[in-house]
Amino acid sequence: MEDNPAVKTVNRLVEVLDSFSSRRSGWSLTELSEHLDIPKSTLHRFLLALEAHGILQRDPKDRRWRLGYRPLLWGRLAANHSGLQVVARPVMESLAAETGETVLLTVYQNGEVVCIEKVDSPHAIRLAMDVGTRRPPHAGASSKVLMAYLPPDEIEALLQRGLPRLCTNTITDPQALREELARIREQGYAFSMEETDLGAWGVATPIWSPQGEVIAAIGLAGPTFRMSEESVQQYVRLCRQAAEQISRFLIFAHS
Amino acid sequence: MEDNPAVKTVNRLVEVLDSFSSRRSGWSLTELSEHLDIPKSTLHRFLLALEAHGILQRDPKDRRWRLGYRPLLWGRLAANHSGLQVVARPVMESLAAETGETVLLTVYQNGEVVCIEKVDSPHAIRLAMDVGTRRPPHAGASSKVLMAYLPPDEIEALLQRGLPRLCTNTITDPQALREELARIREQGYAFSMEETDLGAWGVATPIWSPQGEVIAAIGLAGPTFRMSEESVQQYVRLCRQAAEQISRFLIFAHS
DNA sequence: GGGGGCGTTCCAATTTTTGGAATGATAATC
DNA sequence: GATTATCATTCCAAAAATTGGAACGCCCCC
Repeated sequence: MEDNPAVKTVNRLVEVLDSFSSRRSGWSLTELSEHLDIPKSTLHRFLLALEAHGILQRDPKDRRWRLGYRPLLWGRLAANHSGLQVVARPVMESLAAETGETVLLTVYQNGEVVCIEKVDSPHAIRLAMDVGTRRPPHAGASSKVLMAYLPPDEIEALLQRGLPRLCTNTITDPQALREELARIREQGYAFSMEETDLGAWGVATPIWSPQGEVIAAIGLAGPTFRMSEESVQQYVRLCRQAAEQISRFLIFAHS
Repeated sequence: MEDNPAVKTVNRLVEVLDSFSSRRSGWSLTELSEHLDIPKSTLHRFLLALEAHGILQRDPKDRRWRLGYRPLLWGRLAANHSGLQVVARPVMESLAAETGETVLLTVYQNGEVVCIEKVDSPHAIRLAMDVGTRRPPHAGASSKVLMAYLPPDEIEALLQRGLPRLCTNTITDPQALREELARIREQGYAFSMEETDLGAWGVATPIWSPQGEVIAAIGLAGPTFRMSEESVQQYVRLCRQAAEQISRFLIFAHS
């Protein structure tokens, strides 16, 4: 997947840890071996190494592998160090309260867009996206915003890679997407309607670092039946305010 | 440190991530290279690999390495999956409220005792221990409790390894510690007074899994001037209640 | 404009990881 | 209680990955 100076073991570690999700908290050796297509002996050795460091642990009850205590420590540290999440959370909460829609915080990572924080809409019918979910960078408001502010050559590389259709309105033509990204940079926000999921819309604005780089996007998304022309404009305004507020906090956060 | 089928890259990963702490959130390549005594070229390649997965990131401002977003995701998942922390937190909070002293949740891991959760005493003068702190298993109430319930051969191995003196009352004689551990198993709790830090005392009780294994310890600790014979007995009772409550919750937690 | 610090790249030597096959352990079935 | 599956664990020669010294490039400061 990478042309980087990949260290295979790190890739493997990520594969293993990423096998755990909110829907899947335990794996037996055999299951995981099949899931990742790694021979059991190899995987077994590897899992023991992870266990020795508390990265994984075996549930004494069913002898399945679970996440250990160490990811907890790392996560807590990371949360303390990255001002972003900490700062963003309260802002996201009030944005969700004001709008009644789901609020998403996303970052661009290596050809993908990852959701790193969310606050759910109180409505039963809402956009539900788990923290950790990855999306291609060309579809959806948050994705497009993040893509729009990448370095030009990286944008071109992504365009070269192809633009698979995910939903009815996914932009699949490179030139159309180039123009859309230019429009986003000009307007300072992105809008999407059924680009990734049927019946869903979204808006998103960039979050700027104190150094003037786009480091994340804050997005608002929901079902189309709760959307109207006016509410979109309103939502864009609120989203932009939230993004600005977060950016401003970041200036104070670090040193 | 291990006789396990160690995978070197995993050891290295843990070394690198453990270099980050609440007191140290950023490292330059050179600093980290010296800190860990790894050649720069090797470390550089490795850090790039971690960056490619979002495990680390470079702060655009000072170009130092920081923890990335991915540990956050892992930490969040681990928190959801391990009933322990989630269940223990409210119990710990009320224990801290009742006693006014710092409450610690610890686990045994590979020859060390690690603090995985804490609730601070409201007093200005209090025992302050960061989550993630490691301690040797022979000194301090929580440590002794966890050691007491290890398999006999593991206890012996730890005794063989030596019992360095950490403070005035550290038990450094193997036979004395054997007897102390037996007493702890009999009484069901551990007490310590200036075994790890001057002016500090602690009590701790084991937390049992539904499978009848000791999986963690809950401890209470503070400055000696706020301690008395009676309060200790009281604290032991409260600690034990808290541990039992947590154990009981655990039965319900998993499936 | 040259010295020093820091980050990055390269590649042959070296070390680690690999994984098929054999062996234990445990649960399920007859 | 013997027999058969299923899953976990160990072993070691072959294969693949990592290593790290050395050289290069960049930027800042004197």
